[in-house]
Amino acid sequence: MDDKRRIILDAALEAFAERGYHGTAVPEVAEAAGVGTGTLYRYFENKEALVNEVYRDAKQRLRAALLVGVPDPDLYRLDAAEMWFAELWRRLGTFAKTEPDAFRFLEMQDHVAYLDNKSREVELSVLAPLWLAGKRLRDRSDGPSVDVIIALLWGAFVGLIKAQRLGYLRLDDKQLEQAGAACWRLVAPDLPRTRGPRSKKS
Amino acid sequence: MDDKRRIILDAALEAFAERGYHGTAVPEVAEAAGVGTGTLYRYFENKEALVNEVYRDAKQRLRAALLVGVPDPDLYRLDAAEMWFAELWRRLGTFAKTEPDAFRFLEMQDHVAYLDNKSREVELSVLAPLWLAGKRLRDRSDGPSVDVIIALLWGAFVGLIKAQRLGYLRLDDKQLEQAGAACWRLVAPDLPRTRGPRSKKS
DNA sequence: ATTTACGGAACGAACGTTCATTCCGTAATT
DNA sequence: AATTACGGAATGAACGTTCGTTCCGTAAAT
Repeated sequence: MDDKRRIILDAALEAFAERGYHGTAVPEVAEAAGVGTGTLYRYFENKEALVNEVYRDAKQRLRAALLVGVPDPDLYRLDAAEMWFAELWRRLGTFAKTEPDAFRFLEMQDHVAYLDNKSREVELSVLAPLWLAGKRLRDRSDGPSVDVIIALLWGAFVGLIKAQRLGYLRLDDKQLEQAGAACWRLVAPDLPRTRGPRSKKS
Repeated sequence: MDDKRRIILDAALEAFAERGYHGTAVPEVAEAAGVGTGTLYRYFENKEALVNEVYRDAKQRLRAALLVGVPDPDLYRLDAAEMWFAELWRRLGTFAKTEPDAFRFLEMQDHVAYLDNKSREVELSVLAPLWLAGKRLRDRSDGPSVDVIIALLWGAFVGLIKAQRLGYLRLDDKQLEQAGAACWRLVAPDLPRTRGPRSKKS
């Protein structure tokens, strides 16, 4: 049984998402996974290694959910870019809905303190493609830089899901889509409009 | 000396903001405050009471920074509403800059588990005025509901500050203002205009 | 004016508990 | 028969909290 590792990872994700890293006891995780405490330590060197693997596992699933099979947006067509964004937004919504623990864990905690370099690499592997795509879309526009736009959009989505989890609002698919459309306005007005290739940045 | 209470609250805020509730040991807080551990327990019944007071204290400072002296936005003038929003955004920025620990603590943690009812009331006392103002501005518009808009805007700002703290971007005043302007676009297109029916996106 | 008595504020060692981790007897696998 | 996997009691460190004591400003007594 090597899926014991998987079971422990899942149980740990749920516990960490609910109570945070420091708020979760290792024997708790073991019990939730239905294994002995000692067994857990056969699969993970220590608590920190466990949380790092949980983090990478969740982050990689997020990356897959977001990016697998998504083409690069067309640089010169605003409506294509909008559809690209809508697709990402929809995928985010699906991920948050189908893997609420993973989403909550990834976004609600302050991981920096215990993440190792390997985990940070995985973090960047999600961000980099988005950043590049955004760069291609917005590089020559006025207004906030790509970094700022990404931070705003990402934060907006996180805020939306968090508000739902805390009971401040309820979200159906339509409202989620409307929210995405509203967020697109945050990007769009600065984009170079559709009229074919442009000369290079001066 | 009753400012000893104040000193402990400040030290606790810093520690909680940095390492979280469960990641912070009470004697640590006492030492940072320059008092004996036992002394801390003269001012706060236990760790949970301490974190609740820290939370309320920080939240009330946020409320003051945001709302004191801010008039209600003019319901029928789009540019007035925009200036009202810009003012709030600027105040948020000032708060995040001058009280980074308070902002971080309030937004980065998942408090629900240990907050008592009194703290939740304070939480609402910040949200309610914003919600009401937003309601007055947007009630008759299409697009996302007020709750959704507030969640998006709040999340966007939090995301921006978090990205800065994590080193993904650097923010000067100008970029912060641009970000605010971009976020305003998230609200504005749905607002009922000064004259005639609402604008609609097709 | 000096000394003594008092009381609350402050301290930090000590307590019981809980945590992360290890150890070892047993069960499963080869 | 030998090896590997497993569970959960055992261990020591760290935690939240308590408690006996000290400290110190003020008031009473001399």
